[in-house]
Amino acid sequence: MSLPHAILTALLEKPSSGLELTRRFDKSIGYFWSATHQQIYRELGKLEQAGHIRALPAPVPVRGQRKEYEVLPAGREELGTWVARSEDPKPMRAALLLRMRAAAVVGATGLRAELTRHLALHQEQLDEYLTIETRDFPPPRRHTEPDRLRHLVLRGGIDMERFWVQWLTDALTELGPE
Amino acid sequence: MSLPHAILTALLEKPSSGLELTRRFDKSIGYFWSATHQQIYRELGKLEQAGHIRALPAPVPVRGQRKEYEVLPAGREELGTWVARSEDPKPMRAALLLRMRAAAVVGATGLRAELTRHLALHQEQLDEYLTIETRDFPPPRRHTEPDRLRHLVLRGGIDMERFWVQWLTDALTELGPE
DNA sequence: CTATACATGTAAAGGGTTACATGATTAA
DNA sequence: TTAATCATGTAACCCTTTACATGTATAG
Repeated sequence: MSLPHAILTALLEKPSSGLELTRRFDKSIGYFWSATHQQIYRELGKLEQAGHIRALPAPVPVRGQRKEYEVLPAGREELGTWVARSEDPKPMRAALLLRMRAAAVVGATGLRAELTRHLALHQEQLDEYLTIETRDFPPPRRHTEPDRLRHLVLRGGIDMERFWVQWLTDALTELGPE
Repeated sequence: MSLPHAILTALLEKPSSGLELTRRFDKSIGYFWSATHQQIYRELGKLEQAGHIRALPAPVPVRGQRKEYEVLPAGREELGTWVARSEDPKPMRAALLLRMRAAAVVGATGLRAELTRHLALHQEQLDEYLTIETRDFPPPRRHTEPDRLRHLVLRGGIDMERFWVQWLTDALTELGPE
């Protein structure tokens, strides 16, 4: 039940339309939660029905017309409750590790190529996050708590990508050139 | 579509019943793919129908009676094909990071406690993996490829937990004592 | 004989993914 | 005026999660 709260957070940061939200999920929110536009539209509908958000008044609501949402007090309260909630970490799901374990049983055909490909993808993602860090959190750090929290979240994404880059590099070294 | 292949791998390592598989998923397979017994029974049914596995002949098949499965040649072939397949890494889903980002907006009530709790859980998991490593991959390493692959998979789990322990420790330091 | 653990399963609800449908706006 | 792009939405399918149902074997 995290998607609605991801949306509430995003809307509190800045009122947006469904498509704008989708784009922000592809970018900044994407490094810890992803969603497609279909999910987002469905969830926006539910949140509106629940009275947690509302569409900004439009002259005539028409399909295909941009619709901007903002969070209502009830929505902010709901988010506050959710933040204080306790939830166990879910085990990770890494198909690549599964493939590697299967490869130990049926043979590692093509595995090195796949590892190399993933290494490049994670390196690329890491570089992107580092660019964001340089841009949004330059050295003379502000010390407000919200800023520190946002920076910590980004560092989570960064360190996660570093983990993959490191592990994939080690794996390729250990497995050697075919 | 990874669960059936996780099951095929597990069954190739050792023919098992549904409940045994569930236990193995809770343990060794769990550090990169998890599944409940309901999922596993359903998937065993599908795999049997597809002709990828078969139940070992039982005198009289009765509900509540243990049923052991083994992989058929078609199943092994399917797994081989899947291993060679290419698949992009999925973005991570970490509700805790989402909570932290929400906390930057609505306030970090109770966040430190939750971080501390997660730190303990991840530290525990890390210790467990390290115990497994000591037991299953002792220093004089064998050099067969399957062994190296299995060890790499375990190290993936280990390094992932190390990432969390490190990040949570940093976060708690940075946020300070309330 | 009763409680407990073992073992297999069914049902329903929710979330995520993919494919498709449709209208509005803008640039060539 | 046509094509591309922006924008919102529906539908179907699959996977995961949670709750429940049922039967077998065993220990006290």
